Amino acid sequence: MSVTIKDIARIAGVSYSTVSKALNDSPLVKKKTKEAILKVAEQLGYQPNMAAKSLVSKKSQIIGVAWPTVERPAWSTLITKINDLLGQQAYHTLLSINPVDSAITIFNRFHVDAILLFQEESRGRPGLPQSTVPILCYGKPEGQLSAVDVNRRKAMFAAVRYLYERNHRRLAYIGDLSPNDLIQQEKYIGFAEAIIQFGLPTHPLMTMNTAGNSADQGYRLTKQLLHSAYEPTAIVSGSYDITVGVMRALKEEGVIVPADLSLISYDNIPQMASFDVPITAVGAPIERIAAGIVDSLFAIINKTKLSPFCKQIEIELVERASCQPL
Amino acid sequence: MSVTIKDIARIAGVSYSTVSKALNDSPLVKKKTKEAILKVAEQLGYQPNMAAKSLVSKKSQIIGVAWPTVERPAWSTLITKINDLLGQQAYHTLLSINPVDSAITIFNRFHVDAILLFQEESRGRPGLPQSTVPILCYGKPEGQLSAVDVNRRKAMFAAVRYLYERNHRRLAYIGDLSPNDLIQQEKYIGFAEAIIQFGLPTHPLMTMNTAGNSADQGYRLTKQLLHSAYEPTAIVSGSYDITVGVMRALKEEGVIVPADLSLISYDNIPQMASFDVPITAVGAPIERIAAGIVDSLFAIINKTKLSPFCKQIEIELVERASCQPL
DNA sequence: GATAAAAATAACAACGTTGTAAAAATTTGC
DNA sequence: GCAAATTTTTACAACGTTGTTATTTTTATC
Repeated sequence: MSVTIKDIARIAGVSYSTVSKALNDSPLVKKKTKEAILKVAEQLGYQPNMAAKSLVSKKSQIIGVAWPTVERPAWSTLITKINDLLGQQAYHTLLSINPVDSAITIFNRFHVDAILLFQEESRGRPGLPQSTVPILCYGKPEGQLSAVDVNRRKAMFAAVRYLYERNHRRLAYIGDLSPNDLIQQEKYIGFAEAIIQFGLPTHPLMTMNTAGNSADQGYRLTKQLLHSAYEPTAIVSGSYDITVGVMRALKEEGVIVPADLSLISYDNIPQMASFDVPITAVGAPIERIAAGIVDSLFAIINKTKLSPFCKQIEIELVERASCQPL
Repeated sequence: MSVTIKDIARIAGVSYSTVSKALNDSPLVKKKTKEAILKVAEQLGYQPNMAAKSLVSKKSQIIGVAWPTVERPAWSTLITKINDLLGQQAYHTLLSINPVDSAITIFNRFHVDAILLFQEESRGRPGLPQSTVPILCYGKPEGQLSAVDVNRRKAMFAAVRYLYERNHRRLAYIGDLSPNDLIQQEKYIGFAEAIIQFGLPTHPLMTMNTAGNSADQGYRLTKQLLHSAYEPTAIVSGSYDITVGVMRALKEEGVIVPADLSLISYDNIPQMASFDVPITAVGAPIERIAAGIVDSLFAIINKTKLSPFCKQIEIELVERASCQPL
């Protein structure tokens, strides 16, 4: 049986409402009594009962994170960052790895203050369950919900421009083009737009579809590309995982980066620096995404923004050693 | 404002205690009224308020999982399995990625029914915070808490015996021997015990310390081993990740598995089958671990076992293609 | 059709908090 | 040292449920 506010009251010889106030550091209670009460609470190892607390206050200090795909390592670091940032504001995160629908239902039952939805890929039409709790999407916006989004199109555009400005003309794109994954497609659209805008030549083998984000596919397609007739001077890779495969293939084939071939990758994460040749990469840095998400979370909790919004995270190109001018 | 039991009562024209009973399918309410109430609840999109519920019932149907290191992929699948199993019993999991201490504190505040502690490595002395909620450890037992544990020692012993029975005599061990990680050490102890018991010859290069569980180290050390004077006929690898590195090195060096060299790995996971040569592996299958954990969770919730226990998960050796008799 | 027994419903006190209104204790001003 | 003003403390009603007890309605018996 856990110790309650009433136990403290009895021992400290005051009423339980005084204890409540003391515990919340209310100015309505005398400093001396406050200290005495705090000491008793301490000794008894008092832990507030959140159920009771949130029942009356309608606040839980909890952000529910719906994370249907635990097994996606790229998001682990992001969640860790968000958790840290939220912790600084006395908020806690609770993750659910259930399917989105049931996660939302559970979080509603628990009256979390806000829900953060990690959306692997924009799902089809069937809408989300009704939610009293405000929801923020990361990944792809969903219906009328507020969202935080990375401008992937712009990122890839910037990557091509970067290459173009360094006199590269024959480019190749290795990435996921699955028709049901809009997120991946957006990257490719950015690439394609830039190709057109800068008037770069195209080629049948210019874009290679990994149909997924696996290093293995990146590896296989790079080999295929290398043995083909098309000889690009630079490769644009769609993700970190793919880049892992690309680099392995390049190494095996004795292609020197960046002397023989330049490589720029999507995914602005620190791991990009730990390849044999540190990879120049483009994308939104994790810290910035995390900060953007946390800000937006507070926005929807405090209703500072009235209508659904979509916050775009600005991208960044980090120059490392994997590209060189022609 | 969410809809409560009283709203339903008002609309259905009954008292709210009847609604409560109807919602819980109590035999005390007439079938006809029950149906009527259920229909109203449905229409109103009623979601029970867990805070209120758990305040009175002292049950939350929630298992808190303390998972300080999200970034450990091996555990993602395990957690997914546990979540599924628990879901079948109408329990839900909530994960906290905060440090163990604060995770326990939060879960206590929320009165979860039990806490599952994933312990990366046995930490030093400083004990855990006081907890009213029963705690189950996975990984290394901690203090007086109940635990589920895999007999890693036995697993590695079995691996060596398997090799021994197939006439291998010169063995090599590639794994993590970090002094602060008892879990990894236990594996090595099993290996060493078997070496002694079967009277196998030793060699200075017989054990290679990866100091961590990275594929890269496995790769590097395998290369080093291959270029050394010691010529083992079989390698015992300490983990899946290490095996990834070992296999890559072997392939690069043109060593054929199992013709030139046999390989057996710790970690009984499905991925072991997806190498070029499917890997014979030893360890507790994920399903069995998950089932063991869930059983134990119910044991501590229902207090069927009176004192702290330590459930050992039996290991299994899965024969695939990476070993061959000499 | 009145009475007892059984079934269905309603009333209400918990659970551990917070916040508001009322009461008690202390300080101030003269 | 007494009333008024101020500070501090207490009492009590919420919050949304559950479970127990009391009440009402229905059914069965003669």
